[in-house]
Amino acid sequence: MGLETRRRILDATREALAEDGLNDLTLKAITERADVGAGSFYNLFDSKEAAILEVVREAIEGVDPDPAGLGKERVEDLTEAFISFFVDPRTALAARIYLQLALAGALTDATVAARVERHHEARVDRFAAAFAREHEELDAVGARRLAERLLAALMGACLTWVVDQEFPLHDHAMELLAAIRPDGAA
Amino acid sequence: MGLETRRRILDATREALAEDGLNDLTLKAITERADVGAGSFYNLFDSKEAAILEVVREAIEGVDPDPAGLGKERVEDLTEAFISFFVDPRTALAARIYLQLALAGALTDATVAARVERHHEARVDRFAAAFAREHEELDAVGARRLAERLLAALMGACLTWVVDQEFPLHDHAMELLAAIRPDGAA
DNA sequence: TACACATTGGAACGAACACTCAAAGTTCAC
DNA sequence: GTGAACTTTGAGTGTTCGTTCCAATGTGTA
Repeated sequence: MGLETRRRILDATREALAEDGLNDLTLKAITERADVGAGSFYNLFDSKEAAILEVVREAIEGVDPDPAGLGKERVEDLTEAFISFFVDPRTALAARIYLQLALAGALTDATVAARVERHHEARVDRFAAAFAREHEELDAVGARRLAERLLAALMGACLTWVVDQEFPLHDHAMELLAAIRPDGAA
Repeated sequence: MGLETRRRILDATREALAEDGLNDLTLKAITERADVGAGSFYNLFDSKEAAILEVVREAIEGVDPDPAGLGKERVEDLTEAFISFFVDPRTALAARIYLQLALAGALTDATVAARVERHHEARVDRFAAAFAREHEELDAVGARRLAERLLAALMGACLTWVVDQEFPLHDHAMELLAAIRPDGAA
């Protein structure tokens, strides 16, 4: 039952991560929660870190607001989706872990770093395409610049919210979007 | 010579922190660099963590772009100063460590958390005052909202830059500022 | 010089923890 | 039913590292 065990371990890792945080997470906490021995763990994962990265990977993977509806999404929808990656309990953890890893410079794992990079690029593309659709006067370069700027700013708003949950994230995000749009202040 | 030793240890901690990062920092790295024994270290500090927090405290303390010129600074100057907190080699480390601690939820140390909070509040006040000065139509509440929005967005831009140093931080920051100003898109 | 006291270095300690391995259990094709 | 392949177990291993202890050394005082 390798697959089921693997699933149990990943779920346990996610839960233990939420409970203990990245730094205090022990293998024991994972294996006890998953009800497996350490050996089983190492039969399925190369290391503790590998399991953590897999959890983050799954969470990032799972964030795709509308995989089928490409080409019809609005910037506003994408903005909502980005915010919810931080706010939604199902992914909030991964968002935080991802930020921690990135800040610690721990994204030395080439495959994960590449995946994160790829995701980020895809996100910028998607925002840029939506901007271009909504503002005919924008050329491709201009739309990309706007997308990058908005994403960076959104990231900051989310980070601010992570640290201080009284920060009115949604309002600020929407007004940020309004300010950054070419037609600017309404 | 407790004072001098203390100074050497704090400097060593800062340097070792820059070299090894928060997670891989060992006491050995600190004491060897400071050229003291472990006993001396524990004679002056309660724990490794205490020394780290003291380093962060000092760095945050040292960031005050223009303490004397209150009331004359422009939003643009403040924006530059904020960016340089992340970019300037003397403070970049503390910026990163602070973010890591905040994300890890490790700001449980009440005095450091309070200090960080206080600094943040002061920063918002200062940005808000500058906004109010430059835009007469803004009331106090509106100026504060703008200040909060700009700071959160700047934080994100800086974070993006920390992770990917090819990000044109300065340009984006300035255009963010332009976009967020009440008179909006020029 | 003599005595009290503070500071120092670094060996030793002990706890934490990721990871290994040999043996026991399980599955399943034939 | 048999055996080969796979899975699981958990005590054991080796290492790392923060912290403590204390003998030796330095400093101030009378």
